[in-house]
Amino acid sequence: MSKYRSTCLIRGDGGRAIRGILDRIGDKWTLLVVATLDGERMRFTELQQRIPGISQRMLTRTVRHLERDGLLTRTVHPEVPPRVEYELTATGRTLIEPAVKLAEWAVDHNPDIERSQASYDVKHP
Amino acid sequence: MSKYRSTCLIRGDGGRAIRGILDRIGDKWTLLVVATLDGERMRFTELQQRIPGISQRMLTRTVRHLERDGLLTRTVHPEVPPRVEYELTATGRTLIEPAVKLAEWAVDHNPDIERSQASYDVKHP
DNA sequence: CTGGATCCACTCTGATACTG
DNA sequence: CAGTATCAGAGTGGATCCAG
Repeated sequence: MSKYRSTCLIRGDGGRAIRGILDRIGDKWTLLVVATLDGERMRFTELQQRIPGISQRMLTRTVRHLERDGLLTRTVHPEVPPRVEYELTATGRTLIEPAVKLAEWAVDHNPDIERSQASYDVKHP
Repeated sequence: MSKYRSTCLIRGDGGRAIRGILDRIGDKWTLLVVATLDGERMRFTELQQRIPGISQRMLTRTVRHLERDGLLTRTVHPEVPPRVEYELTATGRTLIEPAVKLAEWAVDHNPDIERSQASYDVKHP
C-alpha cells in the first residue's frame, strides 16, 4: 500500500485540478519567469536578459497569461520611452514552494532517469 | 526579499532541470497515470478504465515514456490472451509527493485564479 | 522600450481501423 | 487483450517585421 492516499488530489474530479495547473505552468517558460521574478520587481528587458533563450513574443505571452491568472502584476509607468515593471503577487509567490519541490525531484532523479533512458534505448532499437 | 532563495534550483543551468521534468510530466496524461498506479499493480485495460477519457493510443504512449524513464515497470505475461501489468518503480513512487504538493496548490488557489481571470477578461475585451 | 502582427515548422492529441 | 498504423486538427513556439 502507499503512503500517499492523497493521490485523490490528483485524480479527483477526473484530474481537472492538476490539468489546470499543468496547462498554466507546464509550458516552456512560465516557471522560469516566476522563479526569475522571485522577490524582485523587474522590467521587461531585464526579465528577458535573465532568461536566456526566451524570445520577445514568448515573454510577452507568458507574462500576459500570468497576469490574467493573478500571479503577477504589470505596472505601466506613463513615460517615454515606456517602462513596464513586473512583480509576483502574493498568490504568485506561493507557487514557488511546490515548484521548487518539483525541481528538487528533478535534480535528485535526473541521473537515474537518464541511465534508465539509455538502457531502454539500447534494448529497443 | 524572498524566503525561497532555492529558486536557483529552478533557474539553475538555465532551467534545464525543470524543463526536463515538465517535458516528462507536463503533458495531458502522465501524472494521472502515475497517480492511478499509486500503490497498485494494474493491467492495461483496468488502467484505461480508471482514467476517463484517455484513448488507447495515448495510454500506450504515456506508459511507454514512463517505462523508458524508469518510473514504472511493464510486465508481459506469456499467455493467450496477453496480460500486461504496470507498476510504479521506487523512483516513480517518489514523484507522487511533489506532484501532490502541486495538486494541493492547484486546489487551494483555483478559486482565486478563476476570479482573476474573469476580472481580467472583462477589462480586456 | 515594449510588444503587436504575421508566417511557418513542429508537436501533441484524438479518432478510426486493423492485428497477433 | 493490448496494442500498431494512419490521418487530421489544434496548439505551441520561433523568426521576423512593424509601431506607439
